[in-house]
Amino acid sequence: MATKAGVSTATASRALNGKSTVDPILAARVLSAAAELGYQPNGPARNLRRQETAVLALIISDVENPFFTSIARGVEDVAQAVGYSVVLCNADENPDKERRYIDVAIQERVAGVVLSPTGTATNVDALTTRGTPLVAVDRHLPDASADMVLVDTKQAAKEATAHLISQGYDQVGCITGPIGIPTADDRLAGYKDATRAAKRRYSAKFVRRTAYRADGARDATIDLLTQDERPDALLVANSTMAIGVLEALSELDLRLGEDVGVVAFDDAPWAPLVNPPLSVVSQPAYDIGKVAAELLMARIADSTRTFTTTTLRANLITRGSSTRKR
Amino acid sequence: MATKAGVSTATASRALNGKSTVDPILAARVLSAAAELGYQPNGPARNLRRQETAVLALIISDVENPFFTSIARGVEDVAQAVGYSVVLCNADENPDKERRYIDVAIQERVAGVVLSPTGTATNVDALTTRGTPLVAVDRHLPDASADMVLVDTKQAAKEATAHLISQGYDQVGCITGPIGIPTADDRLAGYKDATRAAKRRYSAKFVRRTAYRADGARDATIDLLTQDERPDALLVANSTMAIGVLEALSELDLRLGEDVGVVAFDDAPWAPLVNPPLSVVSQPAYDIGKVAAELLMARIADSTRTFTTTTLRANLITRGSSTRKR
DNA sequence: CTGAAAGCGCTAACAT
DNA sequence: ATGTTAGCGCTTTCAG
Repeated sequence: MATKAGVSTATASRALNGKSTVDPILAARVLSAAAELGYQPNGPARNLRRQETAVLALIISDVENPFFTSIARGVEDVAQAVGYSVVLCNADENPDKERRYIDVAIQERVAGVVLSPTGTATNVDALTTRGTPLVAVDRHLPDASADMVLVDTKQAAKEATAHLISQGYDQVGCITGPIGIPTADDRLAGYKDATRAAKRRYSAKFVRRTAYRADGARDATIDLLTQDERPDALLVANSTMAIGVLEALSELDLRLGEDVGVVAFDDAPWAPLVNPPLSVVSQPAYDIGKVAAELLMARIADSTRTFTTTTLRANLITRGSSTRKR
Repeated sequence: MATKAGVSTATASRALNGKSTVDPILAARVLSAAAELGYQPNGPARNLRRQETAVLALIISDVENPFFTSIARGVEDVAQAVGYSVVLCNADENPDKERRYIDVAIQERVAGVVLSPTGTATNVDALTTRGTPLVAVDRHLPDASADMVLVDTKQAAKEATAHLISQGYDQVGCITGPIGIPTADDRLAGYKDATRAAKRRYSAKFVRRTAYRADGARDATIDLLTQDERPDALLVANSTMAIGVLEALSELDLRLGEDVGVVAFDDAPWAPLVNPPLSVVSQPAYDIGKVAAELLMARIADSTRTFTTTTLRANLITRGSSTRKR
């Protein structure tokens, strides 16, 4: 291609990269030759030479969860704006896959990674020892040598629970994720706080922990609601689980809102459509992604920044599922 | 690292890649040295040298649509099984972004790409001229020098429409995607076929075309149902649109199933939860991804294969939203 | 402003 | 079986 334009590879490279130190005439010749040949730079070669890439890895714990895909959009929008590409990797709530994708990210020498950790088993040492810029989202990292973007999910759980109690439900229960996943633990803690603050009885009988999946939540709900002493309201830790909870209610012939009040985390697009509409704790997913990407870009530019933790607020949206008609 | 193990880089390389021609003792020494130093191979260098990568690009037109994320899982599962990584790129129904990601895929010299084209503007010449293995999913490519995995969506639309008619709805309408997107066109065509086959009147008055988004579908539905002559049933082209349609129905105080029968494409997880449950055309999304990845792997192994088109069947699932109670 | 040449980290001939 | 060496395609000194 350089030969076609009659210049050296060095000049061609400079022209292609828009360096100002090139004769405009030569530059034009290079550009047209490149276009004509459908030239596409060899990324691996460039990255090898430059020792850096303009791609970000975004490793999320579940592609099928709208909460995480909204984060993805936030990350993408800011990355695109500054000329970075982002590749999504789906860890699928599976520490092994997560591990593998972290390795891939390192091996491909990505410029930085945004990670929503699958849980306690997450090990980011490989990233930190190499100094790969990292931002954790949604779930905090235990050892914490990274920027983090979180949501005040414990507080939100507390408010949601208090709301249910104030609506006249006598015994609120809680369906949350596995032990060790910070969001699952925090939401339970908030639930517990609110229960005690309202002088209601807290008992493990009213909580169920299961994988962040619809089927698990369905079984847990059936189990919870078929015991002798059963709750008449439920705090549900995410929208995937909410699907299972609603299925269970329908199977048990229990009326949503009336027989069992429900508030679920995450304002899924379908939440207003069920009958009655589902009350939710809306998390600022897009903003989480946006802030995370900004933090990452800042750290790529300056690796000596101190680590920050940004905590965003969630927002309780009350709809029909958490009110009893009188 | 090679020096630490006291061997040449060549031997180290061989050991790391599990070549059999290495003294087991040396190999062990290399491996332990690598582990100790936290050695991670340099991907760009390896890829440059090998002139190939073990990563697949999956460019989908909308990460927030469960249909596409299911495809993603299908692709991932088979890729992982044979040691490939897959990076997801979100074209966001935007031809420019799609274009950019195709360029990225080429520049990074990925082993192959699975693409769900955003529409007619899609140009895969860059891929085909370079001989990058490509499989198109969901929407066929006009010029067709690629394997394709499609769904017989026209036939499915026809069956769904016929079902609505057989349930006693007098005038079925159709909400579909933009002109030029094959799935949108095909679903309309199937609707038209069924309407005519049943000797019902077909009129453009009963169809609305809009972006594959909830808000567009909502507006279109309100528009459609507030005109003088209004349909009493709707075929909806995907689940994102279905959300908008259900919103509109609720705003207009029209009862789902009773006042307006609805069948929508894609069996979203929430479809059974609305009241009455939503009848859907279930597409085998996971299998689409699975077959696409298999095809891609086959083509990577043998680039001389002839191009094939696989058409999978969709499945009508009737629930309450398409039946009138008597 | 341009060209020649070195070298990024790795793997595959080739030689031993 | 192991080491030596060349070279993948690019960018970037360093000379001119």
